[in-house]
Amino acid sequence: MGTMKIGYPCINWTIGCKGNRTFRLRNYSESRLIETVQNNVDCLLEILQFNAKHHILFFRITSDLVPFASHPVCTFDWQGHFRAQFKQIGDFIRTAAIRISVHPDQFILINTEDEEVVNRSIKELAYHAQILDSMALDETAKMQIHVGGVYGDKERSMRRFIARYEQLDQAIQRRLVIENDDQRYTLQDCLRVNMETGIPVLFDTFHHQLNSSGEEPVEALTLIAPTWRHNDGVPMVDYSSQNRADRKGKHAESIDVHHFHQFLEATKPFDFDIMLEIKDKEQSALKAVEAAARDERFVTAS
DNA sequence: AATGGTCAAGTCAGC
DNA sequence: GCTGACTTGACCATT
Repeated sequence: MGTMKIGYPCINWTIGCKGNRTFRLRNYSESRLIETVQNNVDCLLEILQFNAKHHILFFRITSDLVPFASHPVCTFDWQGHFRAQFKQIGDFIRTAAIRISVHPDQFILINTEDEEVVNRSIKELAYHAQILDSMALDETAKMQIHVGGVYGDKERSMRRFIARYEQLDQAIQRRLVIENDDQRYTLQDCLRVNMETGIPVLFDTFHHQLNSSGEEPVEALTLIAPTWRHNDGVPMVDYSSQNRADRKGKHAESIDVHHFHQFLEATKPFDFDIMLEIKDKEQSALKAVEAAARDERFVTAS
């Protein structure tokens, strides 16, 4: 049996509940927050139980789990209040051997020249780390971000990323990984940041097609695999394909099983965990798990 | 009950 | 300088 796992991000359409409920800032109240977070953690556990049952062992937890957690309006001790619930979810994750990631939003930029944006971004990263810490997850649970903006000078902007990364709190640093994006920072750019910082590089196959430094998937895996140290776990890969009916860059509605098979064949012999960034979420994950059943690299291989 | 404008946060291209 | 795309659903005020 192998170690590879398949997953999907944040939302499950099959089961009834939604674990990413939020509300408007102007409606903020402590009771509203408690009510929403309670719903979200309850539902998160339900989703994880569904996933484990169906051998979907990789999952991205929504950034909306605790709405406004990093905003000044929120002074509530949500970590203390929900300690037992977070621990329970963490126990389940470990028992079921599920891999977890989070993906803070596009607003999270540590390489911007605006110090206020940097400060807000660091608070948001700290919040994501607190979620994973509250679940007592090990260092294989990662927070993925992009390198950030270019600001008219990519070289200087990369240097700014590196300098700011070095100063981050250890609680953030140990979980942070960078992902090639579809417009600005390519795989090679990310690898250069890795050389200077040691930060692992998460490979996004679809972004790589749109904003490429030219490598075939297996070459890309060859390059990123060593950036993941033993404690980081196997590399994470974001997988998607183009939505045929829609504009360039739009994620597919549903997995193209044939394309997925080819991808699996083309990436041997590397081990990594695959996040399916596909609109129909768990439906595609179920198909992918089935498609991987004959690949000995997977946990679920028969 | 149905509808549709709007939502914490940033960047960048195109006017 | 300003607007809209990015990407997306769902919140919630209004009807």
